[in-house]
Amino acid sequence: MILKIYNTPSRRVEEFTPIEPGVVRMYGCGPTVYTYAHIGNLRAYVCQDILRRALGFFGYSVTYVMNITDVGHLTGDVDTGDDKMVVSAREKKKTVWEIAEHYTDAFFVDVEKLNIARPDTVCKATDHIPEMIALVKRLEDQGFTYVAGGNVYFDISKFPRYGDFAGLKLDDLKAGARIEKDPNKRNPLDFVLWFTSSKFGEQAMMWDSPWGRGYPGWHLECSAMSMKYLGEQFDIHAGGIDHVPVHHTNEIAQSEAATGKKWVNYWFHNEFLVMADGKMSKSSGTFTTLSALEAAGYDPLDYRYFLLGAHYRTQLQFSETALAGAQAGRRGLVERISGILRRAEHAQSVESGSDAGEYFTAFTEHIANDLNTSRCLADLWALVKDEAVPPREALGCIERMDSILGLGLLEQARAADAEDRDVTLSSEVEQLIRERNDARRRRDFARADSIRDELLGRGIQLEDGPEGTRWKKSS
RNA sequence: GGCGCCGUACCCAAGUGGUAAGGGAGAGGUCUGCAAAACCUUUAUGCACCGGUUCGAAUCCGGUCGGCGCCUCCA
Repeated sequence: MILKIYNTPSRRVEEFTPIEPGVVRMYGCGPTVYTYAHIGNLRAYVCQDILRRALGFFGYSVTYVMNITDVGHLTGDVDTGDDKMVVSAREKKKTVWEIAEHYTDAFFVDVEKLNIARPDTVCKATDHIPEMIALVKRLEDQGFTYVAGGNVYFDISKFPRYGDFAGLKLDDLKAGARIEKDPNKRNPLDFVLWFTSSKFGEQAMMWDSPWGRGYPGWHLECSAMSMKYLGEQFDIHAGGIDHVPVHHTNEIAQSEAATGKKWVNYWFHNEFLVMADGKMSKSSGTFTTLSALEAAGYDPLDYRYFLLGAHYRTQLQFSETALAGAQAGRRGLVERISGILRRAEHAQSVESGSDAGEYFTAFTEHIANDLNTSRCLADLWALVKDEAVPPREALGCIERMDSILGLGLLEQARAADAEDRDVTLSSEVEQLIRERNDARRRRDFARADSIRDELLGRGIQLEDGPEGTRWKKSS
């Protein structure tokens, strides 16, 4: 089966074919580390993770590179805004470098909690200034740049394909409609490759360059670093949908102008997570973090499950009730898998019944169809609900499905069992359960209920079933 | 002003021509001393609205209304 993914420039779902057979080189736009990532940002990395896992599932050897934007850029809506990193550092009374490190670490804590497989290479913009300068030099040598007001600009008039990728109609764009025009630009869509004259006063991070002491334009890092680690042509470039008209358009212009070659074959863009009143925004300061979700009693994987319920190219409505629904759903799934685990232990050596094949085939078709994770989840549910499938076979199938979903299903299910077997707690709880069941036999329900209540107060929940009483930690 | 996306049950959401996946919540039931858990059943003759094409439309076309995103750093 061939994996098909939506490719932004063609606006179609296309069969995926890598440049080099069996090998995929993929780059993802990472976070800007001046504050914590919010759950909307995190959606992008979960989507990229699903893509990466799906590629692995289809047998490709994947090299995945992600950048960390640790050079400061504009804070906000107006040209007079300060540098984000500088403002953050001032507020926290730390250096910009400390700020970057702190939020980078925080980002990867979230990444880990969400079961996002860590990229093969994580590269920081500030570690690649020489590569960026070299790229600007290369563009300058070929006449794609001009210097004005101390800054080096990319001249889009020298790159006729500019905007094709995003379907931009250059004449219709109202550049400057929302921000003040930069009087140095020949064309409003020209963009800065290298700043020496900062629009804002204090700029903490500066480097020497052939054009003077300054710092790189934002788009530069992705071109320079992706080409360093993946070559001048590679397979997939991923990022948020907001990047299409500006960031990725500019990256393509400067990369393809420099090399004279097609840069990237497939562009993968995820839609936004939106709140009732619109998207979350880092710069507006009103956003929800993964930690906040945890503080509210959610497992980060509840959020991952929530994301998987929707297609990556549709806006997803976030709300507390929707997340609570995902939490209940994920727990139910883990619960059922625990049950399958128990049945597998007690199963006869010869297993018969229906097989998991049809579910697995459906799952494979759905993931191959532009990563339809919502359908995949439905296939998984159908499998775990079908008791005719021999438990061991079901478990094998669940494991393979979860290699893409990344919900840690088997681990969670086993952990739930392990909790049941927590020895220090266990002997005491088992004793109380025996007492309670004795009381129930004597029809001393007051005593039985008081034991149940006492255990519940200690976070132990009893479940009376046909095979006796089980217990688990309540959550 | 331009570009793009979307509007499916109480909530999240899949489905892009053949008669509405899945999860959550709710309801009823089985079980239970009672609960809880589990399990079973159930919940849109209809997919914002109005026209049109078609044997057939949530799906295609036109229009209306509503929401969101982008054009500014942004996932």
